[in-house]
Amino acid sequence: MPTMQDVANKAGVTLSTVSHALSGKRPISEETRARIQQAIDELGYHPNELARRLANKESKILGLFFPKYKTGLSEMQFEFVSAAIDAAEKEGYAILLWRSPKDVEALVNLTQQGLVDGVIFMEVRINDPWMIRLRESGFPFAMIGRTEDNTDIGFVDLDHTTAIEEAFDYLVGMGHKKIAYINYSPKLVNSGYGPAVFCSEGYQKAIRKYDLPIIYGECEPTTKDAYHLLQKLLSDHSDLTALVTPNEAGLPGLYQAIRDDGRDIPADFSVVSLASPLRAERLLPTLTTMDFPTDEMGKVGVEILIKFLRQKNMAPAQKILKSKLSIRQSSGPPPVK
Amino acid sequence: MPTMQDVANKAGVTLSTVSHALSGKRPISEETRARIQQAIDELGYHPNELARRLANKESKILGLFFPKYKTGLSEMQFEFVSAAIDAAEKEGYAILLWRSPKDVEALVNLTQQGLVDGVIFMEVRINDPWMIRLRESGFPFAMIGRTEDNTDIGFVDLDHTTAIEEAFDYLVGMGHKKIAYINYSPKLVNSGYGPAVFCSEGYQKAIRKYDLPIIYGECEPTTKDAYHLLQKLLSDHSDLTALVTPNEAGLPGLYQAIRDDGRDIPADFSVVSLASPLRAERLLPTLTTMDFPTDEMGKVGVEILIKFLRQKNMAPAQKILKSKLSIRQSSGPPPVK
DNA sequence: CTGTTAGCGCATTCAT
DNA sequence: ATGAATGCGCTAACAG
Repeated sequence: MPTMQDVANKAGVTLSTVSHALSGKRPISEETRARIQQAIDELGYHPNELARRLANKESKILGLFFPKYKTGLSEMQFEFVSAAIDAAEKEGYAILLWRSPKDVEALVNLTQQGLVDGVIFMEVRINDPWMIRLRESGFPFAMIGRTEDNTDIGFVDLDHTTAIEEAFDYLVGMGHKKIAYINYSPKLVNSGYGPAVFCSEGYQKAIRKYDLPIIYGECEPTTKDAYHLLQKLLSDHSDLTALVTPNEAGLPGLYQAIRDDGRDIPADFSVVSLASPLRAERLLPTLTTMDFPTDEMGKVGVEILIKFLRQKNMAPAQKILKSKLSIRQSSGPPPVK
Repeated sequence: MPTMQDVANKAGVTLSTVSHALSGKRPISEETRARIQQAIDELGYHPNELARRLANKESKILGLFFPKYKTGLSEMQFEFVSAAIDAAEKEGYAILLWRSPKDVEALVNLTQQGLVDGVIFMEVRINDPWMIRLRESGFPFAMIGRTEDNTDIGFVDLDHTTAIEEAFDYLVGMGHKKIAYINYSPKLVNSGYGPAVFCSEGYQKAIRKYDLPIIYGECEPTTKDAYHLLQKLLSDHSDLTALVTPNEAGLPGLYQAIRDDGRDIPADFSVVSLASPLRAERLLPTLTTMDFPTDEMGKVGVEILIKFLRQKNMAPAQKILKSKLSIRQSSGPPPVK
């Protein structure tokens, strides 16, 4: 690998001239610039990024903690990551993948290595001591999601509460009276998983607003669990005509339970889920959703972090995105008896 | 951020002593080692990884080109990535995500930056000029998948041919006579997408071996396309009792077409797909698969690359994994007429 | 067992 | 417009 010094020698100039020619940070005569360029071409020179970043005291790398693959939860995170790469690349950053470390101190150590300029978190819980500790350390980071106290922490999240509420608005508006709500798994609900908490609030609001009967269940992100849960709800409430869920992982099971109960979607039963549009199109009938803007969230999360990196004096941005209703084939008015 | 020099000063020793104490590359007396450790603790010192890697002439980072999210193709790649992270981390490497560059030269440039020690590719085509060019450049890389001429290129791939053949072995063994084969999309087939090519070979072998009628279709990785394709095949061949496909993205559509044709899975119709077990469990009825060992492939791909990095004189390893049959609820004997 | 010194490859502040 | 010199933070060969 040729170095900058090699280029300088070949072009008959000094190291610093080459450096400045490359960065454009000071005027270089056309003639020497040409000689330098020629030397670069002939040698096939490429700046060593490790050295450049060391000298710059900036790695231009963002760390991202990649959750273990667990059925259900992860498809959306895949979309986050995908969008995050694009957004980062646009700003000259790359994304480095890490597994979540064992404990908080290991996390802090990772950040102190100087390998990444900032980190991004997904899957944060409403009460997440890790985030508190990291804020305390002063290391720049941003969350896709949010905690209870987000003081001085940049994040992008979805307004889950309103999303669920609007799903009910829609179904009630269509004339549905008995609507089930299928939440995330007990484990997620109890651990304070943000979306589970906020979605539940939306459900509470809706049942109060419309004085709806509580037809509620929590289910694992598996087809089987979803199937059995809805089967039970359907047998307990034969007048059920619709359901709302943020737990998209169970959807195939929910669909199947409805069919096996002899009902047709959407003629006899309507389904509305909080989900990524990509997922919605892959089901049959296509799923009516409160859109989960995964692309936007991944993108904005990275942008918030990078903006903060550029002007550390400013407080990091915090954005709560709205979900919008996308009507597809899985929903319609309730059946007329 | 305290530096190694700060630690040395505080401990009353030289920089090099601290360095060696940390690396353990030469004996240090217990006493000074203790003083150094104390200084480290008091200062909260962490080695700067950028500097360390520059001096070592090794970034300990692996680049991975992350495909744009396209419905269907990507769920498995998500599992590749997940497994790759674990395997890399175990060997002290991290994974850096990049989008595929515009052209081959941009790719070569990226590798010459010294930011990554090697790169991993997914989604390689059977005839991929990029891989040829990269081999030519001498930069270390490995493929998850393979091309036509893999001389001196490390890779891990699946024996797709045998997988499809064995799917037919299984169904024929159960007594099925009319079996449809649903391939990847025309675009993938025609572009020489490895899995499409090798799976087709398996299909050819099977129809010859068992003298089966050709009931064949190519379909986009979408629910709708799969639905319409199978609907047509079912109306053209009312005696169809089973299907084999490597194109798991269309599965929900295939299931639906079968149901809408008034058939039950597996009583009236059997389905076998080449797919990741994770995906298989999420369908209902659970899917009989020729297992796609995504975890193993992601892991082995990284291991092959790292092993090569360690001993560059050896030729890189090349592994073709076998798929194994996992019988689940979607398949059984053909209906008795 | 410890210290001295010279890199790793590039950025940048002084000079001229 | 160009050059010389110093530093980024760490490793490692050489010396004692």
